[in-house]
Amino acid sequence: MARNALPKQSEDFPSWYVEVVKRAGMAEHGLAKGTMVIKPHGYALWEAIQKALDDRFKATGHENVYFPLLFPEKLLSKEAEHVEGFAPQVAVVTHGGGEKLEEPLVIRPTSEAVIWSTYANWVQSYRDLPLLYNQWCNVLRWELRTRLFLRTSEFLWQEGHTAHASSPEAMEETLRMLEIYREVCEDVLAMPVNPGRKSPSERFPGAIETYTIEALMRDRRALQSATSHFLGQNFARAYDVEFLNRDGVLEYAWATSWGMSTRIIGGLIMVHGDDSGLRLPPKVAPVQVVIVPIYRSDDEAGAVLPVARTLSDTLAGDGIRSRVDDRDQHRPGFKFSEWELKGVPVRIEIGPRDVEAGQVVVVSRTSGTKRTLPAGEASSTMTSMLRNIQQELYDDALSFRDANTHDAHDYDELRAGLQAEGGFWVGAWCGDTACEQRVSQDTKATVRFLPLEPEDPGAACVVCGRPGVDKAAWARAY
RNA sequence: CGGGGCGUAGCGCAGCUUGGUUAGCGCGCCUGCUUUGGGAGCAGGAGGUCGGCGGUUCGAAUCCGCCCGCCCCGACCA
Repeated sequence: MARNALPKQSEDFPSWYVEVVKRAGMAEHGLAKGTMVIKPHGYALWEAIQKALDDRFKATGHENVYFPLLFPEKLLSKEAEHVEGFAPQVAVVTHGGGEKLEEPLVIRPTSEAVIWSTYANWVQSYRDLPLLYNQWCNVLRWELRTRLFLRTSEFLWQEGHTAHASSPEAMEETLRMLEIYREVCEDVLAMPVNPGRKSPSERFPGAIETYTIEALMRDRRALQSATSHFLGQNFARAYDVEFLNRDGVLEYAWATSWGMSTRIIGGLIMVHGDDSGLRLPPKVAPVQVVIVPIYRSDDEAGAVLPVARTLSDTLAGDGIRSRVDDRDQHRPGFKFSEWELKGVPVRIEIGPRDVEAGQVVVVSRTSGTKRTLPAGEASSTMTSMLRNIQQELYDDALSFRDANTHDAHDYDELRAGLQAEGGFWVGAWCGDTACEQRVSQDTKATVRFLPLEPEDPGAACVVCGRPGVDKAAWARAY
């Protein structure tokens, strides 16, 4: 029966995650500690995510650029909070060409420093603004504890870095990009997310305000899925990016930066996956429909395979990514399990009986039930079926998120809820870091986000009882 | 950096306490036959510097020392 079954999510979620990532062919560990080899099935997902984001970046006027992996160490230290925030995680190159370098180079943990140093040369006038640039690249942050996709020393991401002539314009950009992240997560990845601001202690080092979208995993832990930062004039001041405004007055440029990383793949796995493995949203699934031919003899293979291949071609003509699994070394049952593990949204089975009867058997990854369709309708049915699966995944995740989002009215409720149930717990907060730290120490949960439009923020702080200034959503996080 | 554990075939492990033939098992891999609608069976086969260096010994996967690497828990983090 179920040989090589995965660990059950309900019994051992961390093991389930590791096993799914490995067995589904997503990724494995690299040779150096904390590094990751992204395998074809994982990289194809990343490519789909890249495309969804990049199309939207372009549509909102951004262009792609590339800045160097290495830059002089002293650049980092120009922005005080920035260097303090990243110093423990930066890798430094001290030798090259067999000799000690006179000036050490850092491997980028993020590119504000090198980019703003360069922007200084690009900006003289308000006519040079805005600069709306993005780059796709890798970054390196020394990590103590790593998990595939969720936290590795090296990871892939995009980082947008924009410069503006005014504060409102930069703020508008910050929120525009947050909205794009929300849209990609919800509409493309079928992942419901909560947009919000970060508390000061969770802010990006050097930012005035950090915005986030937070998703809830199926083990009721939160995942920061993307961030967008309003950097004010901090980086312009540190890297000397000044321009003459319309009034002929020198002014520092206003900045934003925003990023989403391969971490989102870990989120995708943990939001949708079930005990059989991955469940991929059709919009990003590298294979949307897998066709498994079934036959015993060479004669039957001769009858079945051409039908399978013709159907695959027809689907391709309709813009559907399909694949015939004609591997001879595995029997159908093995293939069913494997493609379920890999999260393919739809499986079509075609055997001798089906060819005879002019039909196919269709199975959805979300419902798992088998349906028999006339062969001629298979292609026309697929588009709506994939759309339904996309919607079902979103609806499932949304109802799970909502069922695990609670109001906390006092500290006992907050603490007990975070410890016993998990999920998001929302309550008024006075804004004092001391209250924030107390919750973290008691429950290991952190403020994940401050809702953009809080209801009744003036209620008593759930920790200390003083008047609140914000609402905070707490959760244990990855 | 503190605490715990591990390194033996591609993967997962046994063997080590009490040194002694050609170092084993499961999965996977290769070949053949039978199979194929929910993770196939049988037969044959390939695959190892036992993490590294040094020591003890007639003899070391096994005992001793040093080193390297990895994993888990904690302090930092997208």
